[in-house]
Amino acid sequence: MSGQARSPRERYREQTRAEIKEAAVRQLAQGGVEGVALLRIAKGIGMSGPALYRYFASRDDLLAEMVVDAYEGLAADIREVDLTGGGRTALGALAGAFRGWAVREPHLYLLIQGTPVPGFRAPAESVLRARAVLGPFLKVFAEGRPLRSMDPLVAEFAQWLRDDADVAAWVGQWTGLSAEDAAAPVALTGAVLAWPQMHGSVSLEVAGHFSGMGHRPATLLDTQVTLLADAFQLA
Amino acid sequence: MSGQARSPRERYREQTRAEIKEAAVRQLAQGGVEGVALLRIAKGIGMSGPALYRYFASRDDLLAEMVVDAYEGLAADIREVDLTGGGRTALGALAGAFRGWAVREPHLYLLIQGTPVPGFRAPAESVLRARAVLGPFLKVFAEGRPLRSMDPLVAEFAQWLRDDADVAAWVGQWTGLSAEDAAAPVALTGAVLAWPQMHGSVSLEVAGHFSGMGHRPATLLDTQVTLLADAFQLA
DNA sequence: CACTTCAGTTATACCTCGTAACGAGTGCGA
DNA sequence: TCGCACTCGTTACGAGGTATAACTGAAGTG
Repeated sequence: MSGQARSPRERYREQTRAEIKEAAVRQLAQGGVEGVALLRIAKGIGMSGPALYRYFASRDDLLAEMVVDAYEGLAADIREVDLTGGGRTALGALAGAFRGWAVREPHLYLLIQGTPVPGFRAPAESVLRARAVLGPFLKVFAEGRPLRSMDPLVAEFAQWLRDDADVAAWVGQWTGLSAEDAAAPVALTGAVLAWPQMHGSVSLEVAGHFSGMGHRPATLLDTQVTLLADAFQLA
Repeated sequence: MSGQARSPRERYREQTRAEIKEAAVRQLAQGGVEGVALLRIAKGIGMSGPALYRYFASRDDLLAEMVVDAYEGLAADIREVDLTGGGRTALGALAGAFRGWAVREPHLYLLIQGTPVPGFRAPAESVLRARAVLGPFLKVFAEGRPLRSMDPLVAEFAQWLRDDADVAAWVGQWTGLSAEDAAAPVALTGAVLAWPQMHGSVSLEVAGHFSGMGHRPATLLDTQVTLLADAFQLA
């Protein structure tokens, strides 16, 4: 995926960077974002503090890369879902993969979808990765026939599709639809709506807000997804 | 609201505590949770560092109290919503109040619903406050007649209602229903389902994940609420 | 009026990020 | 093959954070 190592130095550098990120993820898992400390990481690897600054400009830099990696991991899981058959079955499978990844890597999910760091930054790369996650949803919702109550939202997204060529290209890439196609805004609406729908229950579950409540989080997510499928009359 | 100040010392103490929390909220607003530093707060008030430890056992302690206060503020806004008429109108008003508070105090919303701090704690008091927020939703959904697709979730909440007397009491307090009443689990399901439904779009909006997207967050929330109202066939 | 209690101070220990200045090894071109 | 440059990693340091300890002064209490 990344460019092949040109020099042995490059190779070593890349390997060390990976090792650092690995240790950072491990620390993230126990201690949250606040627990990710360069000094601790260095000690774990066997290096002394400031050495890490040869590999990452700052702690925020490291975290930013971890965000991108996490998005990539989630997108990879989503990408592997089998969409043949389409309809609500495919949607359920996508949502299940989404939640599955989040439950398996709760700290990573909180890192990318949780509270933004202090002076929150929106690295363009993250937006691209987020779109990679939602892409497969576009495919599913392209076949949707939304209820009347969806009209206002569909209208807004149709407008966006007209104004933003990047988004139009993104939708086209996953559905083959052009921006003028009537199904394009429908696909976009469905995919974007699926996001808060899933995030709602998954983030509360992962953050532990459901602890002590007498329901299975998976049932809750399934129910939310069903609402969505109904609204788009998916097969 | 709090007990009357017995001695002038008590009065002064209470006042100082409030002043500290005020400054903390101000710092939270600009700089996020990480920006809340006792030293900075002390400097702002005109005290010197360790003095604050007379009023709060630790930084986490201060944050915990801020969480409780924030829940109380949100609950107060929700409590003021006019529910006469009921049905989807009332539900929409509740959701609007929920989002209104979050948008007005984004840092506070992220504080209470965002990523839990390092070794996340679940103070019992927070649970009570969260229930105060969802209480009015119970009232609205008590009139609901859920679609068949809601059955699995309703069944799980019915079980919870049977197992947990506290929850049964909470539902009873807001609806007048007993745990055996068929409408009780329905009300509970609706209210609890409304939570992730609203949290999904509101948290993404507040965290800035919708920036650059061509839709009005309010429309998105309205759409999600409509899905929910449909599922419970609210009037 | 003496005595206790509490607010607030400075000093200190420890941890974090991040920079600076310095040594040591590697790899590359002449 | 030799030497230079580049990069890696080290220690030293400063700023800023949490939290404790020990001390001072002033308020409230009998």
